[in-house]
Amino acid sequence: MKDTRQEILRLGEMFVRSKGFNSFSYKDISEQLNIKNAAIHYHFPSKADLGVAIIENTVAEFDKFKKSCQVLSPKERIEAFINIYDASKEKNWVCLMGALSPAHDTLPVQMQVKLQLMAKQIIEWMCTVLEEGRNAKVFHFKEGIRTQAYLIVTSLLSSLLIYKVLSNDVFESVKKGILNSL
Amino acid sequence: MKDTRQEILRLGEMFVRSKGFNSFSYKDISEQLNIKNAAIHYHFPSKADLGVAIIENTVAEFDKFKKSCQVLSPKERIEAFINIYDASKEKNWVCLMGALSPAHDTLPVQMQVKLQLMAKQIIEWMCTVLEEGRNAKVFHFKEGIRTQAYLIVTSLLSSLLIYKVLSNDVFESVKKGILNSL
DNA sequence: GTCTATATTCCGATAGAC
DNA sequence: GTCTATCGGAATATAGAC
Repeated sequence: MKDTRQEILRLGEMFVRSKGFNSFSYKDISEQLNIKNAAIHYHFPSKADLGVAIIENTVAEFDKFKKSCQVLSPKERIEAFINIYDASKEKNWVCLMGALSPAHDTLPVQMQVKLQLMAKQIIEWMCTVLEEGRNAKVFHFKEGIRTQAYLIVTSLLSSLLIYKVLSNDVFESVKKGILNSL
Repeated sequence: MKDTRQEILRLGEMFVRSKGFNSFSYKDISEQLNIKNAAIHYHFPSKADLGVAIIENTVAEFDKFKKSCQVLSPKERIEAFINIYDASKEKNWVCLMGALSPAHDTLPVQMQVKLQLMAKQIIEWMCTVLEEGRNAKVFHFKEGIRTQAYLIVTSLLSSLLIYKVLSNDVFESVKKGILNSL
């Protein structure tokens, strides 16, 4: 195995986003890697450690995304952001926030803290993009910037949840609605 | 105890919507009622039975809501619908769809089926209200009716999830955005 | 309807050998 | 780093007494 720790993180994220944090076990991961339960504990002593690492990993990915977007126009950045959710939808995953927030009260405190930081970073980024687009007269939404950011992020998040239940065009419909609202 | 079955249902819904279906146990319920684990199994032999009953109960409540709304204007009906989420927010609960959909793949099939029916009923109702309001020239939203319905339902659902993480004004903000979009 | 008691399974976690 | 072995605890569920 090249990098077991990385593989554990990858599978952990997969299970969190398709089953939920309290609905997968170290055994689920170890079986996929053909190793034993105890080997996971070497890399992540407690499940809370794994959970924190998964959130940190997602935040790091989002940082990379932000940098890769810097050259794009506001409109293109919004589209790139929507594409992240589109890719999740194709795998029938929900986003990390959608997976963790309903069971927020059951999460280890360190995970709650990291999750809050992640939420703030995503919303802040969305606000800056919206403000830039409005200042450049390419966006003409009527709402305040923060409200518009909430409307976009919330509808994308839920569209992945509803898609799991209905397997219909909810995501495409929401995507169209968001782009038309700008 | 007047009606144990009803109390179990009430507590079950509370736990599902504040912890998630896979994060509460029969013991959680029995302790609150000062009865034993086994007594719950008398009323709901398996946890799947309880889960199905909780969804059916919510659908029945929504039916009552629909009837109580029939005399109201489209605008008032939307506001009444939003008030349901407002009440959830005050209890720091998420809606049943937000609680169950992320762990959809782990749910008993009977629950998946009931959940799908519930989702369709809510969206259908929202579509009829939006259509009526548009025909009466009191709504002027630009999107198709189905898209507008999705935007409203998804943003309300997620606002409860985000509120659990951030405990901020996300719900009020989304509410204002929805009402302004009509 | 609720109880005691128990069967079964699973999970998170640790100790110690290799 | 991964293994075997195991502990302690919790969860779903059932049998049978009251």
